[in-house]
Amino acid sequence: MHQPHPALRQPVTAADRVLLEIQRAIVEGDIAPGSKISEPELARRFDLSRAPLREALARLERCHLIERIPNAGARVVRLSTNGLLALYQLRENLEGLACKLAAEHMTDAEITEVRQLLDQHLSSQRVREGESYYQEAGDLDFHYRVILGSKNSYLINILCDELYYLVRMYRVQLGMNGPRVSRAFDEHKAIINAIANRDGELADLLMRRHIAASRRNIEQQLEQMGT
Amino acid sequence: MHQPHPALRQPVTAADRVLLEIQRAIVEGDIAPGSKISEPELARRFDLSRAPLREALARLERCHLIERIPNAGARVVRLSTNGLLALYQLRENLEGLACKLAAEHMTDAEITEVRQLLDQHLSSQRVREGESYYQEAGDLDFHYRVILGSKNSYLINILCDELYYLVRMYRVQLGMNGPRVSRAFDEHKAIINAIANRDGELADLLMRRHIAASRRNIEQQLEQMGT
DNA sequence: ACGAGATAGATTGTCGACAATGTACGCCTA
DNA sequence: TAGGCGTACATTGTCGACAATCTATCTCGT
Repeated sequence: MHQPHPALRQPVTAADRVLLEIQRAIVEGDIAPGSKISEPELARRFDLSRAPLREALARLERCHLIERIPNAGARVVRLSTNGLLALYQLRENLEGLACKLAAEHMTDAEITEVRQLLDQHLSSQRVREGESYYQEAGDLDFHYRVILGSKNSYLINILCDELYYLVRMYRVQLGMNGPRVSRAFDEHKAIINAIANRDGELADLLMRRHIAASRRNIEQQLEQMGT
Repeated sequence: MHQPHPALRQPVTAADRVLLEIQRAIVEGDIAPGSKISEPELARRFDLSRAPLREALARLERCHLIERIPNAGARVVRLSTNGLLALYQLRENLEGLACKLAAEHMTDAEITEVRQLLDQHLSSQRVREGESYYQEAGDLDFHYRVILGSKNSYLINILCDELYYLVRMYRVQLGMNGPRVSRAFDEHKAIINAIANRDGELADLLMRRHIAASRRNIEQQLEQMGT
């Protein structure tokens, strides 16, 4: 098997473990958006001291899941249309670049692996129609692979470590719905084809459109929720 | 006056202060690239406990100035041709995007301010020809303004807080040299003109070329040093 | 009654010491 | 002599307590 991405090595320290737990809790909405983070409370809840907890909070700030103000504490980030727009503007650009670089740097073996992954997703999708959670994970896996294929460590770090938890947060909390799911597969297929053909320009374009479509999808959900 | 950028608020905490000192020391090469970071030693040197120091180290890792391995310590990043290439690939793209967004979002007042800044740079450049340090600062100031003009907080954060210390490190340690300096002014002028005309596409293109030229310049220096 | 200032409580920032882990040296064996 | 093993040392991770700062409430004056 492969590891989702380099930074997600298995947690060796207490700070690592609590980070993963809080990340999950925020992304899935267990800790409400906008709510205040209390260090003493969390320390009790996870049964550790404030030192590793603060380490975890520093990393949570790094991936934009919380916002800290010196001497005043931290709050869980709040989802907003503007935030979504800013995030996806960046994502379109960065993942477009990742595609372009992947077309240059991915090995044939890596491309084959991604294709097998897509086939696997397709079959599992047919089995459980509509179960969007697995689709969610599968989609992210595809994007991860392409990003890693860029072989640009800074780009990988920004997308996988700093931006993707937020992306997941929007997707999980607003709920990805059905009709878009089947299209996504075709779009993934087209992207990996372009990469396989070493057509970076096309791969870039297709990825931008793919993400733009995803953004419109989430935007709708957000508006629907607002009304 | 204005503040260089939002994240560079005045340091309120001990961790903030020591962060700035170590950042400067690494960027300017006072702490040698590749050297090991010893927490106890730095704690003594800056006369504080390890708690705020570790906070600072976490932020240094965030801006890629050091690399940490759990239970094994941190090392100062090493400059390399590959690293430079990866960094500037990203920078071209991101600052290009920043220009495009700045063309949409900058107010006329902000554009006027940047133009005044450029005139100021031009006159001060004529006075002290060849003093690359001030040019260095001036160039960064121009880029900061444009990046802030994008009004995209994620983009601003990535460029100003996470990537620019590394950019400065390459520029300072490899030394920006003369002939390029005068051209940079013209290129800056062209970029702000495109932004003023609300021509995002052109501004994007010009910025990419501007940064590509800067990259080639530094690349030369690196090769020259390697031989 | 309303706003400014003071005070009490809680929270964050910092400290020094201990525990867990990694590193390096010397020793023993083949 | 070369290589693996074990021990001693140094470094990092974690803990509980103290100091500095902020927030909310209460009081007082106009």
